[in-house]
Amino acid sequence: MNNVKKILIADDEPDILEIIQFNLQQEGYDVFTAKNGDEAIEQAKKHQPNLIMLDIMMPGKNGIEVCNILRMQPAFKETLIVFLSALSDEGTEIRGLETGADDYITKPVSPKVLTSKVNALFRRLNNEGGDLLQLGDLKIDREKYNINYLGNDITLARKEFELLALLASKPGKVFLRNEILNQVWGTEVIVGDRTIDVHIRKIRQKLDLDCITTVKGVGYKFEL
Amino acid sequence: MNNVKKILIADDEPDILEIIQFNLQQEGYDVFTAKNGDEAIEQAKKHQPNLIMLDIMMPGKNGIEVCNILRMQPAFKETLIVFLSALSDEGTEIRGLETGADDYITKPVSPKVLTSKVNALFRRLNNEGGDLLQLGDLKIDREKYNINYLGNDITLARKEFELLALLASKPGKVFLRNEILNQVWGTEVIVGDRTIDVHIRKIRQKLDLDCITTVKGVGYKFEL
DNA sequence: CCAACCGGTTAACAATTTGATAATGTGAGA
DNA sequence: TCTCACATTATCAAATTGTTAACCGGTTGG
Repeated sequence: MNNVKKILIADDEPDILEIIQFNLQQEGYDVFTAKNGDEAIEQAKKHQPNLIMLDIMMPGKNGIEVCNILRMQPAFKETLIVFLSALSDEGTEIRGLETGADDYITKPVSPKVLTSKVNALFRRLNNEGGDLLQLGDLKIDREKYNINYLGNDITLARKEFELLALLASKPGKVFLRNEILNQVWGTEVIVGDRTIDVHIRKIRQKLDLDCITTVKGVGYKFEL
Repeated sequence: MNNVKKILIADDEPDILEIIQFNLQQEGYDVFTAKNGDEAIEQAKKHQPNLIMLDIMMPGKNGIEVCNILRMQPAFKETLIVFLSALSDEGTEIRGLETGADDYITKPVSPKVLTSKVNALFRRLNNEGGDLLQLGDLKIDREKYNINYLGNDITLARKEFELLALLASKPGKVFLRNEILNQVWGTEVIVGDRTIDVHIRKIRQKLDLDCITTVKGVGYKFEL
């Protein structure tokens, strides 16, 4: 999978943008930037970042507005959102957090502390998945890249594995085709629509278990 | 899973302890306290709190030590841990976060901001549920794209699902035909009036439940 | 070096489902 | 009774997915 975490930073001060970007890139993150609220929304939709860092005061839409807009869309329900602001105003901080943000960091903040906070947020998000998924008789070991059903090991190719692992990470949830493309193929690559179907078919073939359901016009979901 | 969340606070200053405890209790949390590190560990084992708030400087074991000890035990792998410290020392903050804490809050902090932060942490942890509408015996799960009535899953096509989800999002409210067209079909597409009727019919058919009322000359509404 | 193979992608076509519309039926109220 | 708004049904076109085979670049093994 595209295991590198993507972070989007929105701030109207180029210096700050650059410092943060540099530090997070050092830490191994894939960093995108935006200079204002509207650009932030645009970039967010384009790259589907795992974390979005929003300055509160920006030209055009401010951070809180951006957060509101994004949180309304299903695609960003799960995305980590952090405010970064020079305003230490209590009201703003509370409003920010109640908008659905995961943290509110007051500037100035040392780059190291910032990266630590980011790491801490991702740490928790990752732990939700776990390295080994056990679903009934089906075991998915992300670390060993290995699938086991009723004691038999099943060999899946990389994309097949990642696709199955994604679907199985939230049993029952319907993954939109877009979501699947973003998660398994990344936002850069562009592949045809049939590609997903073909991989789904191969998975269904190799696991004789009938566990992937098609939801027409929407996407696919994993269910025992 | 909607139990009352339990929070353990460890601080050696009784005043702070009391203020925080009061405010979190107001917010509906179940709060326990500890005056030092050892007591914190003891209380943690006893109550299995969902969140532990640790002062860094405490007599006996300090907060970071406590965090380390707890994180080593499987029972506290998932527990939210937050440091609360008067030390704004950068090194300490980084060390705290790298110990596996979820946040590091610098004192002094207003009680309201503190509760907001706590709420934000729980919000994410809770998010297992996703968006699920529960209306009597009818459950509408947007994430799973799934309708369940009296334990039976009902399959609706996309437009049918979206239409029902819209009506059910505000039970009792009458949705004008125009509203429905805009929400479900979008402003671009133009479809005839009868189209809505037909979809309504299909929904009524599949759910034998009689929950969609026609308001002649106005629109439709959802009611149990 | 070449052949066979593998994973990923795409094209082409079949199969299926969905959605929109037209035609017609129904019932309440003027 | 007549009309209007909605209900119902059938039908057809369009959208969506399933399936198969073929292509291509990269890798492996003889």
